[in-house]
Amino acid sequence: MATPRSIATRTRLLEAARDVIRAQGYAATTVDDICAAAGVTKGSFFHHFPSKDQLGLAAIARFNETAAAMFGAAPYSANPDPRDRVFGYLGFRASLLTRDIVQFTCLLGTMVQEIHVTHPDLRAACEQGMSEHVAELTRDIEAAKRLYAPDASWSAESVGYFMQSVLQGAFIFTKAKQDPAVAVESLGHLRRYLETLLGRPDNRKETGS
Amino acid sequence: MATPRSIATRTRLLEAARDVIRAQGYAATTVDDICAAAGVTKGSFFHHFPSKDQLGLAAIARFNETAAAMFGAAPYSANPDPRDRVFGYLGFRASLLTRDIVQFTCLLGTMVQEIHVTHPDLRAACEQGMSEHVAELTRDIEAAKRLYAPDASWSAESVGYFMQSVLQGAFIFTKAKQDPAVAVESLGHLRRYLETLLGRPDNRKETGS
DNA sequence: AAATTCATACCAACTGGTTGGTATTGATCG
DNA sequence: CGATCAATACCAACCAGTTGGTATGAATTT
Repeated sequence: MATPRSIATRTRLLEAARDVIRAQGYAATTVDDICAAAGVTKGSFFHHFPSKDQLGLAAIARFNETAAAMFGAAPYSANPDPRDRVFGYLGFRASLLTRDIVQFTCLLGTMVQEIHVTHPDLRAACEQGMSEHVAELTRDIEAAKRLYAPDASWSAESVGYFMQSVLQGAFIFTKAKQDPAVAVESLGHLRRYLETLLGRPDNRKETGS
Repeated sequence: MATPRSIATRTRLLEAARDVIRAQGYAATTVDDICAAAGVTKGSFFHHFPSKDQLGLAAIARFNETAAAMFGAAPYSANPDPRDRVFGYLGFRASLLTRDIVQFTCLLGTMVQEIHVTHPDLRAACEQGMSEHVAELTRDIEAAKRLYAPDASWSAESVGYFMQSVLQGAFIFTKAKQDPAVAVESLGHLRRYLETLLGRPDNRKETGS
């Protein structure tokens, strides 16, 4: 079941799915598209996955894993101060924006818009993946809050979702304008807001504006 | 060419397109789907629109018009103070979140994700519509800035895009979680950030947190 | 170690059903 | 009547998924 060639083919299919779906969306992506991008025949596709939807599910799972590994391995996440990690996360995401548009975009955010009504299982997988990423982020926000804004009324989790909303919205505008400039500025505003919540990491405090 | 019945059919097709596409996405929506939702036959469809893409274009245009009319008619926009209009806009958008999910969602934001690579003309229409809405908003932000934060370094336009990014991202999470709760909280954070930029409308100033 | 077995991995061709779009005929209205 | 509008029937292209069969390679037997 697990020859090296076999898992390589499977991986190629999952990566092709990730890229093609991020560019075209889920419904517009045909199985043949994915096969062509992966350099694999259709028969082979259905040997590895029982259906297009099951491949979608697997692609979501894989995307979550590689994303988690990527953020976990990023230099910022080794920072001892949780607030530094939160702002480091922002900086890291900003640095990704220099890549090709399709490369830094979120597969789950792209998919969930078109499948949330029609594909309940895919929707649930997207929700779970996104919420898990927010939860990861929330841990740092919570720790930073305890240190730098223990009495604030906002919840760490709502801030985590707010950060992700800004990012997802920024992706939409990047696609619409074919230019990440707006996303960069939005991340700047987000950083400024987080500074009003947690204070500035570089030991100087300022008022909001 | 413009009998009352004819324009009624056309309108029904455009509204059906708006609703079905917001629920299923553009690619997954078939011409038959739209015809069924509009209670119109396929022959009639292609009498009114030469192609599915042309209908998409017309649906985008109509969505922009009705949205502009809706916001223009909302009570907040009659407010004399531009800052009140900005916060009034936020309140109005928050009030919309009590509707059915598909009803308050943005057609352009939904479409642009899946068509930005494959349909340049639709993408351009989405970009133009979204940017026009931001421009409308930016006028109020700019006026408010001149009154309440004349020396601030941020640009009104970047704040306008930031606000829309938060909204678009909030829509994504609402669809993923099938619950607007996260969107409501994100609008709360957005309001708090705008208060740090423009000051509070209700004549009391506070620091950020 | 050669031959046989067997399960996995892969492939090209095909199928039933769907899709965007068309051609033609019938209804409606000024 | 003449022109616009709508309905039915239809088509070629395309889609997800199937079929029947071929490599491959590792174990098992002889």
